[in-house]
Amino acid sequence: MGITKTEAFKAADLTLAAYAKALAHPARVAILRILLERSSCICGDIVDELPLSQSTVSQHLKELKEAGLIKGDIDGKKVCYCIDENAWKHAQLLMQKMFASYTSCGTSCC
Amino acid sequence: MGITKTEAFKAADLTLAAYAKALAHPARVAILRILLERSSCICGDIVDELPLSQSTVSQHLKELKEAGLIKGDIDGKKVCYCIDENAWKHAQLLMQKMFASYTSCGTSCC
DNA sequence: TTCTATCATCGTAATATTACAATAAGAAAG
DNA sequence: CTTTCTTATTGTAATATTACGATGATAGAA
Repeated sequence: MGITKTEAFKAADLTLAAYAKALAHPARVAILRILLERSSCICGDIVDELPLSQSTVSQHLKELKEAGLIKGDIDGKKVCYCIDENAWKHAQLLMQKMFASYTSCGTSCC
Repeated sequence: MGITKTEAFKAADLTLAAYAKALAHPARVAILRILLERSSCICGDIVDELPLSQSTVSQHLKELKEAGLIKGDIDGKKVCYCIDENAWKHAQLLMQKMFASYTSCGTSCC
């Protein structure tokens, strides 16, 4: 139905899935890489670096903001974007824990 | 348009986004946790642990398989699922690199 | 005020996702 | 062969996502 049975899953799984969803589009990965590349905030010109229209980029930025991964502070005519440190480290921790919990399959079936 | 401008993005971003997409639903995260919990493969009964119908679970398993994160080997009447070690470690590496490349914002704007 | 630059939002169209019941496909049991 | 058990696939409906042009909103320049 295109609708997810949100209430049926564990909070930790929902949180991780939400972060993953934010990363689930190459444009958003590209935006994050642009923000990661510089140590300071970036004002505007994200649009110039992507092959997408201004409105589409703005929409992706909104999704990243709603996921909490980035912040956008108004600075006069422009908007200053940067990674949200807390959410970023939270997402990193959840991902790390998930991926690190793997141990090689003991059986011979695979 | 619901369609992604695939050709316009870097391969690394596409790969990371594809892995992230596989993790972008709580049911798939839950499935992966079930597989991670045991050191051996698990035959069937994933459906019993989730609040979803058999066909829906099967569809999620298919997506995880297509993303490469899991394998399913036929074992008589049942199917043996387990994490695909190579893809898992590849995804882990890409995620780790991405998250680790963050350094605190130097400026005062955020 | 008026113009311009920058970013957000709205409206819309195309496509994708999520979910389930029903059905199919395959292997083992009887 | 027929039945049963297990998983995959098909069909369908509801909702979500992706993308862009057009329009709004706001701040600074002229």
